[in-house]
Amino acid sequence: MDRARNFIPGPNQELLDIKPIRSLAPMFPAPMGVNINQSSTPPLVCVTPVGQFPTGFGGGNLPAFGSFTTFSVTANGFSQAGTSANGAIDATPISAYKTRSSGATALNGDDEPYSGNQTSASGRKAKKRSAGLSADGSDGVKVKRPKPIYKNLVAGKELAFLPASPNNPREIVEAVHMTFEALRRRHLQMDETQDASRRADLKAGAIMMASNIRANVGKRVGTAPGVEIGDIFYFRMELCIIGLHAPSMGGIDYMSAKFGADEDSVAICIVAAGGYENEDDDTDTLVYSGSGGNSRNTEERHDQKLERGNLALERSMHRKNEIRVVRGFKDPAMVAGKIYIYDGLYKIQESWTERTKFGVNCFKYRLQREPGQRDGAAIWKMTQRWIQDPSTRGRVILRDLSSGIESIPVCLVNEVDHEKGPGQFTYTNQVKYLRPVSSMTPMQGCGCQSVCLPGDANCACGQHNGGDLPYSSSGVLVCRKPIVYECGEACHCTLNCRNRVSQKGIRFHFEVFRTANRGWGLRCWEPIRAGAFICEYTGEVIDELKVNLDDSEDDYIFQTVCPGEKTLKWNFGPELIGEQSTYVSAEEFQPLPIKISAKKMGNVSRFMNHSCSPNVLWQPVQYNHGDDKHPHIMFFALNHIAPMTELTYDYGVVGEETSHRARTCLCGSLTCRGLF
DNA sequence: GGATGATCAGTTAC
DNA sequence: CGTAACTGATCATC
Repeated sequence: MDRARNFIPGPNQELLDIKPIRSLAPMFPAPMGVNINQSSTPPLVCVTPVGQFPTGFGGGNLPAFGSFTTFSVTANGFSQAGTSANGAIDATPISAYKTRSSGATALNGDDEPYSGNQTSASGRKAKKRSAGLSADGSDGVKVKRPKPIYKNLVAGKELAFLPASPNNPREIVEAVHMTFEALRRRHLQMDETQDASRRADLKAGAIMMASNIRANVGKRVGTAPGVEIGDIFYFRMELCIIGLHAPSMGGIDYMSAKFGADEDSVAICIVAAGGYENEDDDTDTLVYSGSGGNSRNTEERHDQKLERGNLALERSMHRKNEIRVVRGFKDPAMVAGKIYIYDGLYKIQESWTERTKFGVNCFKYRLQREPGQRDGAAIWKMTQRWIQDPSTRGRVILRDLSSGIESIPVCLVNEVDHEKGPGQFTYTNQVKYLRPVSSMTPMQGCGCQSVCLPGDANCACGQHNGGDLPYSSSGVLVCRKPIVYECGEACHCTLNCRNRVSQKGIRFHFEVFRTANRGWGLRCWEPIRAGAFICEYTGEVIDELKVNLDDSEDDYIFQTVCPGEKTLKWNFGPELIGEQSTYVSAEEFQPLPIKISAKKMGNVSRFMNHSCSPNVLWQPVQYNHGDDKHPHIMFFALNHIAPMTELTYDYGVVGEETSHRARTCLCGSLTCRGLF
């Protein structure tokens, strides 16, 4: 029920009484920040406007979204134990509050059960940070390209991508995460164009840090609000900016905490990614190796010492505090890639030392997963088994709903009731146009040999897409745009060209499953990266000619109705690095005439339900004809999607015209519009 | 030719 | 301020 319970230690343990650091006047002009309160109380979320802006930002002319009012929200509806409701707090980044005297952390009279007690003297650092955004324009942070990013921050646009009223931690974490990804994809695109160093993760991370666009700033024991078990990540920097695990490389995150009069160093989060010799056979226990012993720069190995993270783990074993665990696995989808899964809270049961094969001593800690938590890494293990051998998937009604039409079988399962399957329809992986494709305007192609390369000024397809190829080398959509032009038959490049993504069809193990209250739904065994292609909306193009009463009976029509903000704001990376906005507001949004019905025929996408907080977006794509009014409708992942998470997209905002067809929304999201 | 290892540049927070 | 650290991309090697 309450978060505070997470902090209640074992029977022998004193109550923790560290005071939160807040209600202090900011020492420095703080950069804009989103800050989930670091204490254990219900998350108080504030967005603080920047004290100073770079020159040139007049008061007028700000975009309509993202006004610069200070607001702070006291979260309602969150249960709270043992603490009185808090007033609004100032959301100046925690780093700005750090003081040299540890006593300063106890200034507050509240009875917070637990919070950070960072006594290290790093006010200096905070100052430096702020300088990055200050009016003098001196960039205190080194991010190489594009050069003066922070000068170009546009006031309104900084806030623009954030939720309109960020009063729930999940929304903030998602927004921060999404922004990081948008930045990372864009930086990767630029890096690939210039054949530069490919650490887009670090570049995106540095910008997020410098602009203080992050969640859960300030360390805390227990859950990180807004981060849910099963959430997946592809880079350590992601864990960093959402406040799940602060060290960018280190495996052990720890902090100093007060226990009555004592002060102790305790571990708060570990990343178990197989860096040391761990055997993780089952998903409820974990043997974690202590840190150190193998220097990165020298060959020499030495015994591990009981200091830093190791000491914190040792103390945590005695304090019996909960420790967040992130498990890292090799991502089969990438050559050299990892996937990180947040697996919830664990406690250390025992520790010992072991002699490694190099003959040095190493600490070992056995952690036990706290009972009663939903599955995290266990789902990953399960679905990986299914992918290797689909016959191990139980509760199957039909092995392949596509009858072999898709290269990967589409499973039909029901674990809820006794429905035997969806109504009759014909499975097709193609769109049936009113006119045959051959009679449509042909698309012009490029003359690239072999494959199209980013940055090639001679590539007609690159030009067609506005200069950059729309996908990164790993096949991920970088940015949402009116139309994406893939290479097609008219092009000289081969099928290996990176600009052929959605035309190659699905690449995931889909599962059509029975939902609790929304009929059939769609989900997937694989984890899906933000920007990855998911599927096309196939069916019959019915167009405006057939707008009639008969439509209201058709639940399977796709139209390019304006989606909600989450979808519209997917692109907001560019703004942060001073590039031109690609944002299209709901007012500016122009629907396309195309209308596809999947009632009689369709593919997996006809089972995708609506959500006001979707994880999938649609994107028009062209490749086999030149009729831009009737493009293919392709779906891409809006954020990283954990295995077995239902795939949903935003069916669009109800307009007057379509209101007679509006339905009550059951998406259950906190930002639900109620109808769709 | 796909897995594996060595190398290197790079970040955060202590 | 130097430095440790369960990174991540690339290139050589088997």
